[in-house]
Order: sequence, then structure tokens, then C-alpha cells
Amino acid sequence: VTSRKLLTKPKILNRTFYDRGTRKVARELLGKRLVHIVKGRRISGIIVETEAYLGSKDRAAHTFGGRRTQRNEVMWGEGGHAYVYFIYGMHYCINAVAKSEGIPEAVLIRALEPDEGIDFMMRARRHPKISVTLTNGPGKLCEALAITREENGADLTIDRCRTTVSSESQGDFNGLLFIEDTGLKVPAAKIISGPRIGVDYAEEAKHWPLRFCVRGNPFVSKPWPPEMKLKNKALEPFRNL
DNA sequence: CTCACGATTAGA
DNA sequence: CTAATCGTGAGA
Repeated sequence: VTSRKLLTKPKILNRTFYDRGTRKVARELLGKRLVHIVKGRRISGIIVETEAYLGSKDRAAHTFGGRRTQRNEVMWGEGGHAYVYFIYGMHYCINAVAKSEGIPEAVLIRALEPDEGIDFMMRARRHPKISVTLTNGPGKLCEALAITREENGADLTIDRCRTTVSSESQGDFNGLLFIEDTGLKVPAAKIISGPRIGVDYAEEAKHWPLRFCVRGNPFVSKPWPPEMKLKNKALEPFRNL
């Protein structure tokens, strides 16, 4: 896998991007690049699957019914921070918090197409060779990018730099975890939505179409019927965007 | 303090 | 299909 030529310099998303409707954020995160700097090295992937979680009214959300606990505290804060939680005694999942302070909504990042640092990912996941299984699930992508509880609450945006340095230069940005716009847009026709994964207990919310995927992308965690027979031919980077 | 269970994954 | 594995949150 090699990287493509970029038309424009990547731009780290700002707070404004996240402080909008959560479904819109979920949809627009597709095609953006999640980057974790590990020992000075960029480990990254293009987001190809997300799920929106709609706070108090959403039975599938950790904040359903206004629950506010130590674990979900960052969901209650301002948008643009990482909400990382530990699940099933062994996996981490990362969300980008949406909306503004006091509105506990977030977008779960469910799958990435590996971009930079693939050798690192293979080591992290103890995989002998390149495979879609590196990042085709929320727990897997966290392991691949070395995202753990340490990253919970991290500011994913460029904004804190802009407040002190009013320049466009991102060279002095010292965040370790962020999401950037590569300049590529996933066309609406390439986005498919459907019910979320693993929320069968959520009664009415179980059927809400809050899961978004890049149509046909081989890294999507669980393909829809039409995409079901896609091969793991994959790893022609971004071929589906 | 107890205890059922989860926004998952790998493997039989 | 089930085991793995433990933090979390609701309730006693």
C-alpha cells in the first residue's frame, strides 16, 4: 500500500467540524484520516465506517437517559475530543465527540483503511502479513493505532494552537492524535447507511440507520448483503473512494 | 459490596 | 457457535 498524491495539504479538523449534527459528523468523517503519532511516527488510516450515538434519547448510547458517569464524562464535554472506552475486558473503542458541551453525542469509528505505518500496525496486531483484519473493526483499529485509555479525552482538533498562534502553520501542532481532511471527498452516492452493529438490546433504537460506510470498501467491518462477496483483494489504497 | 453484562474478537 | 476477560454501573 502506497499513499496517493494529495491535491492539497492535509488540514486538521477544527472544533466547528464536530459541533454540528452528529449524523452529519458521522457521515462526513468518512474519507478523513485518523492519525496517531507514535514515537514521532505517523500511524494512520482513512475512516471508512462510522456510527452515530445520539445521547439521552438513544438507548444504544452510553449516555442514554442522561447517564453521566466517570466513564462517559468526555461525551458530555465539547466536541472534537476522543472518547475512548474499554469493552469486553479486552478491547478499546474510539469515538469523536460531537456537538457542544452538555450534549452527550459521539461518533464511533468502526473501520479504517490503513494508510501510514502499516508495518507498525502489523506488529501491533501480530499479523504476519497485510490483511483487512488489521483495521476492519473498532477494537482492531485501536490496537493497530495503539489507542488506549491514555487517549481518552484527547483534543483531536487544531483549535488550541490557533487560539495562541494565529497562523495557518500546523508545524507546531503537538497533538498526538487528530483527524485530518485529506482533500478527498466521499461522494454521497458512495455512502450507505443501516442499523448499527451490536446494539440488539437497544429496542426502538436498534433499527435506527446510524451506521455509515463507504460503499464496497473492503475494510468495512461487516458488509451489507450487496457487498457481501467482496474479496479481500483490497489494499489498493483508496480504490473505492 | 455484589454481580450481570457489554458500541468485540478470534477461533472451533 | 462460544470463550476470553474485566471495567462499569445499577442496585442492595
